[in-house]
Amino acid sequence: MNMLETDTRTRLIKTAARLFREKGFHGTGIAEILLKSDTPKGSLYHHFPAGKADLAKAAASWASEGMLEIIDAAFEDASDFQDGATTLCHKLAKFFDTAQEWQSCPVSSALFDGPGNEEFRDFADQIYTDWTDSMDRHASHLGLETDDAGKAAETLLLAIQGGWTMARAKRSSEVLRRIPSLLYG
Amino acid sequence: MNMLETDTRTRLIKTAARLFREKGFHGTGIAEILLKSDTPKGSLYHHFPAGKADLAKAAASWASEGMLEIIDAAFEDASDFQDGATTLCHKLAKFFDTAQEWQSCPVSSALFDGPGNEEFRDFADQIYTDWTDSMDRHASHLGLETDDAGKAAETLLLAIQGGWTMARAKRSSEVLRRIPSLLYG
Amino acid sequence: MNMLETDTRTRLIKTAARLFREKGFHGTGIAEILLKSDTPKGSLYHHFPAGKADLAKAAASWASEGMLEIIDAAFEDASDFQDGATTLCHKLAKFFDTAQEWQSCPVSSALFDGPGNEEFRDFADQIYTDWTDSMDRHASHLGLETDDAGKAAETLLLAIQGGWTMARAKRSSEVLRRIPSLLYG
Amino acid sequence: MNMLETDTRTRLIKTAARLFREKGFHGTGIAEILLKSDTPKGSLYHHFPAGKADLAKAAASWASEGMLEIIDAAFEDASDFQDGATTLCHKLAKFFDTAQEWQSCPVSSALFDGPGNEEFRDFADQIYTDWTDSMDRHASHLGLETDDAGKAAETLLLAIQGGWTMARAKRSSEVLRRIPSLLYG
DNA sequence: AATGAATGAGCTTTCATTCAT
DNA sequence: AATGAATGAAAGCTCATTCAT
Repeated sequence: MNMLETDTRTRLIKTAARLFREKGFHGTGIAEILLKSDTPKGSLYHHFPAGKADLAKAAASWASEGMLEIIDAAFEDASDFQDGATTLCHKLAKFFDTAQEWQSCPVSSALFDGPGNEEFRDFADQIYTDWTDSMDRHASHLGLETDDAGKAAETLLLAIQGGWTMARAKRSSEVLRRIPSLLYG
Repeated sequence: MNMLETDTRTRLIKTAARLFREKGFHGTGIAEILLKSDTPKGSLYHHFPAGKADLAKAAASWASEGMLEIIDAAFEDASDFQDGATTLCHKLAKFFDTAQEWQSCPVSSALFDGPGNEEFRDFADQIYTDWTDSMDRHASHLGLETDDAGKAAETLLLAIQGGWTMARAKRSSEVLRRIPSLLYG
Repeated sequence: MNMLETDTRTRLIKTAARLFREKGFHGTGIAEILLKSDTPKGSLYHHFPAGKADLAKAAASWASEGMLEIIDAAFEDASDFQDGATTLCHKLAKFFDTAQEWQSCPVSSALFDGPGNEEFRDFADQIYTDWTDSMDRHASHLGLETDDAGKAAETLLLAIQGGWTMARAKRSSEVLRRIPSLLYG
Repeated sequence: MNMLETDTRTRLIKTAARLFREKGFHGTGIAEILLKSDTPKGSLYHHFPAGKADLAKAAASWASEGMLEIIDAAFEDASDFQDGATTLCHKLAKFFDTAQEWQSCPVSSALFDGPGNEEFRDFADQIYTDWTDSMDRHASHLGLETDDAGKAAETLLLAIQGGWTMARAKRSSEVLRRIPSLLYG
């Protein structure tokens, strides 16, 4: 894999991830992805032979890696789970405030396309499980019992997902920042 | 307003609401709405001059009225807020299990269109505020202090929204049923 | 024919004539004519059973009567044909400068629809003949010989038609005002 | 630029120019242009990204080049301006008599769209200026003084434009043939 | 006479993808 | 590996007209 290919591929993924977050899978056209990533029309199918579906999964995977890094960074120096969760929510809020970034869940926006697409749902499910597992591990490391750790992780992800939805409607990251006080206050 | 008009209009709204919930605003084509509601092509623009956007708002409004009724029904005979919230989550889970019904938030699926559509966001925001206000009122009636009532309502809605997203990925209503134990357990 | 009917009919004709002048027969939709004349949707076919085609012919006829009056007024007090022609061109230029009025030939804009519509062409031809005949009569009254009168009338109409086309492109009535100096200077 | 591209593009332009001349911009549907040029539906927007408007401008430009050639051919061997003008009018009349060719001004029929489209008007204005300049140059070469040359060119174009309009109504090229005798007789 | 709901053919344009080079 | 031309199905919407009241 040479450097140029990597660049093109990465540019496509990042651009697609951003646009899916903004307008969803069906709301984003391939033409716009190509335009905004400055990629020639015929190149996409070299890197993603199955086309838009492949690209959506790659974009969700790439975004998921970023999310896992953010989770790790948030909990790394945390004194306890609630402290780490608070940091995480504020980090996500900050991303939300950055223009056109993280304004909705990068996974569901790329993968929730039709009711019948089981492959997409499974892919998203696996990613959400990865996120929950990561937060679960951090919870354990920070001293929670196994059962409590699982519950804490699931509750936090639930709130973050709800927060993305509500923040989108209000066009404000406030609700994301309020999550810790709602859950732990 | 004669009976026929109501029928056509209502048929369009209900069909659109269902399809938007299943596949989102952009994932749902007008042709499919017309086909599944057995409405001729030209009729839509008589009842909804601004087309798909008008229809989406009407669908979200109609769904919102249904949600408000479900909320009222859940809290009506509740002994306390947590009891009502538990009933509400189970009702929503049951709707989820019903084929093709309530498989995602009927408001966000219809109204989260593109990033620039402020009108849609405001419309959704107002509906979410109505839901929160309703749950807030029930919380107050059931004995919570003003501040606690507001927080309880906001937390519940956040979890429900997150629950819809997660349930969609897992194609299972389990997460909705688990909300009470996560929040109050 | 009661007063209301006359009003509706006249309103439709005047509005249609204006819109056809601006955007042509095919460029003007019935919906817009009804909207801008504040006429209910179902009324048009009472007054013009054959619909848009009937309305276009009525609009052209009505405009033609106006044109014949303008021609008469221009030549009434003229000292000779060139004097009358000069007045006519300036009158038409003034109409052009009036917002949204006479910015193209009201006959051709309403009646030149497709290549196959012989009825429209004949109708327009008759109107143009009426205009030429009128100018021909004025030329004779003002002292021109029969042959010269006919030529003068035809030349003037040719220049006015060309002037409407050129004035439209330039969005300026200047070319209409320049006709007398071009033809007689 | 390969041969096929040129062919498709050129075929579209020529077909569009012909149809616009016959039925105007709004009277001509894209479907008909594609059908009569034997072009698949999706190809048009590859060559003309802005669609019908782009195609109309290309058609007007192409027709203008043809008109400039006709003008040059008419004046090339002319003994004086009136001689060249006479040849030109007869050439245009002959085109008119050819089935479905030059039956109206190819520029105004393609570009006189709606009242608000300033871009189209400017485009047409520029083309008409090119024509006038060309005839002006020929007039100068054939011995007319600067002022007279400009007037002669403008008058001739005015008459030709009027002639196209009148010939269309009468479905006869006679009026075009009569222009020289009207202007110079 | 007057109304507005109903109608489906038609409009221009965008879609994701394939293919020849 | 990379390109952009080609493709036709489908998109959302407007059209002129008819009809029942």
